[in-house]
Amino acid sequence: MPQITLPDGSHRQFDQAVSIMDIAGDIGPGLARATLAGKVDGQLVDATYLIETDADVAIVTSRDEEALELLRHDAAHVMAQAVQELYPGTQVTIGPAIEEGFYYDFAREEPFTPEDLVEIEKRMLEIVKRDLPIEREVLDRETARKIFTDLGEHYKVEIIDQNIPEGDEISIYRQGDWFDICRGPHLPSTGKLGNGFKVMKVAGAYWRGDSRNEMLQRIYGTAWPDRKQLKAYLHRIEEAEKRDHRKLGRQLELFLLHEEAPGSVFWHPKGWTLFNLLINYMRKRQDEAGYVEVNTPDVMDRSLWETSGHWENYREHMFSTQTEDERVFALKPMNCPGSVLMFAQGLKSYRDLPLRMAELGKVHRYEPSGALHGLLRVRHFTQDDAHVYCTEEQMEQECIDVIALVLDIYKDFGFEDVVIKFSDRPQNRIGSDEIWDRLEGALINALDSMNLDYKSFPGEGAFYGPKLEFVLRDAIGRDWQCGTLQVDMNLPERFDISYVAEDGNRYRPVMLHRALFGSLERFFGILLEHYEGKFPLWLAPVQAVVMNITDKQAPYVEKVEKMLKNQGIRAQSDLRNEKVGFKIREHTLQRIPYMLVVGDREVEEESIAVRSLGGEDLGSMAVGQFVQMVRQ
RNA sequence: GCUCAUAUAGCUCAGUCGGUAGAGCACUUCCUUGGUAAGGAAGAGGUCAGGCGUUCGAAUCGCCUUAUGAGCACCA
Repeated sequence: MPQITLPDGSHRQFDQAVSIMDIAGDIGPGLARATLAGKVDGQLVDATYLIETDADVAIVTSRDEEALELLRHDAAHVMAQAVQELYPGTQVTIGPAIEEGFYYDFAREEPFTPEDLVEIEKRMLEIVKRDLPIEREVLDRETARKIFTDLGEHYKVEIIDQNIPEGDEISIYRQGDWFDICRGPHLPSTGKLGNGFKVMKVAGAYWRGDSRNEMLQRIYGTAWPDRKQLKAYLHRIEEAEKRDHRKLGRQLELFLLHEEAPGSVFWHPKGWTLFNLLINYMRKRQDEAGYVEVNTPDVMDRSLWETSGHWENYREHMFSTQTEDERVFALKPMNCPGSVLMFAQGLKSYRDLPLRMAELGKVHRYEPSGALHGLLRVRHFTQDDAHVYCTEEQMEQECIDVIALVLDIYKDFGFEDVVIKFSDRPQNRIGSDEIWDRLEGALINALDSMNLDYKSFPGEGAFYGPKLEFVLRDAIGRDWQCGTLQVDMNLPERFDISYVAEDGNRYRPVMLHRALFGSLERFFGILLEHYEGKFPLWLAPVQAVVMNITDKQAPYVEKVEKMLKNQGIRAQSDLRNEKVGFKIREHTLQRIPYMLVVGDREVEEESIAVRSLGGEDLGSMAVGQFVQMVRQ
């Protein structure tokens, strides 16, 4: 005789086992119609789920967060059914709900074409219209194996054999003639999916996410509770694409990407101005934080990379070069070995520690061609790198300082919530487990003492040490690692560096690798999308454009431009034979923060008429007054 | 690197059935001297990514290479 407790604390007594749907019906027929699933003691279940003992129950309707995930999972099933109806012989594999949608991976010889996707979507709508009840069935392992073997669904058989632990029940969900192995839960019927979905694109994906396996065809879709929300989502994507840094980079004449140098950046004057502003900013912050700056060679002998372990562990990503005399050099993929050589020169005392050595080094990595992506993934990039040499006792505090610094710096650019990832020892690594224990502990302790949340990524650390990564998100929701902090006792050992302690003995220092922007190229790209090209005044490559109305004012405009430049303002003049409206439009599209218009009146009054990028008329003012305003 | 797609003027893009290349913007020149998001006219601009093939004939069809895009794998 189950007693049901609802979320508002009220109780309902039933004299026999009841389903979620029964309970909803008991509360009201409207609710019953809206019921999609339920939650029993916090566990998401089907609407038909039978409750036999006392439980806390919540009815899930389309208003609940959880419903969206069910909806998307259903959409994946409906899509798989559509595909198998349209293209017999296609095998199904897995099809989960994901952020903003769903996908399903199929095994089929022939590739799906864009036209196929249209057909699939049509068939899905038809299946929704059929409003097939979605029913759960439990099978024993042998029956399940036989059914899927007979159907020729070899991937499903593999899932039964390898993914479902012996003893677990195997459930299938049936909608009409079609069914799939699935843990569930699902919506009551295909009709509940509605029409707020869209088949988006097809792409390859490896079976089990392993590049050694065969490639399947993954069809992505998006699904929402209704048509309106679908449209809103599609609109959001369109808007995000307008912010694409590759597009803005061309429009705003910031940089050039060229076929002759894949994965490499040509910086136009405006882009390079901004790039250098970022460097200036970083130099100032580092100087205040007690860093010194050095510079190391780009090309170094192979033996150095053998000592560091890169030759063995990182070779496939390295550009190497052979000279006439057959000596092999490598372009540095990282700055650390060069830094260690500098530390190793001369005797270091404990008094020198912590030694924070920064370097704006350009590193070269042969990235897989398919990974290249605008400024966000390139083969040659500038790191705001630093290596902190310290004692083991100092290590944790240094980590804390770095984390505090990086988060503070991101705030200056408006990045308030930053995801921190923690990656520990990878398979391919150097150094003993005992050392790795201490290094991983230091990072975790630093985070804990700062009360910072982080996500763990087991086995994803660098080959020489565990790392923290600071992740920012781009315009269309892709995450990009920017800053990083790695602790390392291995390179110091490989290069046998030491310092002299108070007791006169030599000890090995710990080394921290850290980058705050990470890659300046990537950070640039993310900023470009983040600000949609409307950089804050202090970063804008051109801060003000002075423009004349007729040729008569040209000499005065040039004078104003000169005055502004003398005051350290990045100003340009536009003396072209165009109407002022045309010039305003053009410089607005170029995201110039201030447009300064000069006509006869301004020449007369020795002033400028100031217009902001937002279209606001700030009135006429003297040049000095404008400079004052800009400086605030 | 893998799968699929794409590559035409500086940019954004048309180009039908295989018959020898087009628009808008930008650019140059001229006219216009106009007060806050596009004034007008004329002109120039192309090895249709590169290569090989099919064909009387290829931007168009096929194959290869390169680059780019989406995703996967890899990674700052």
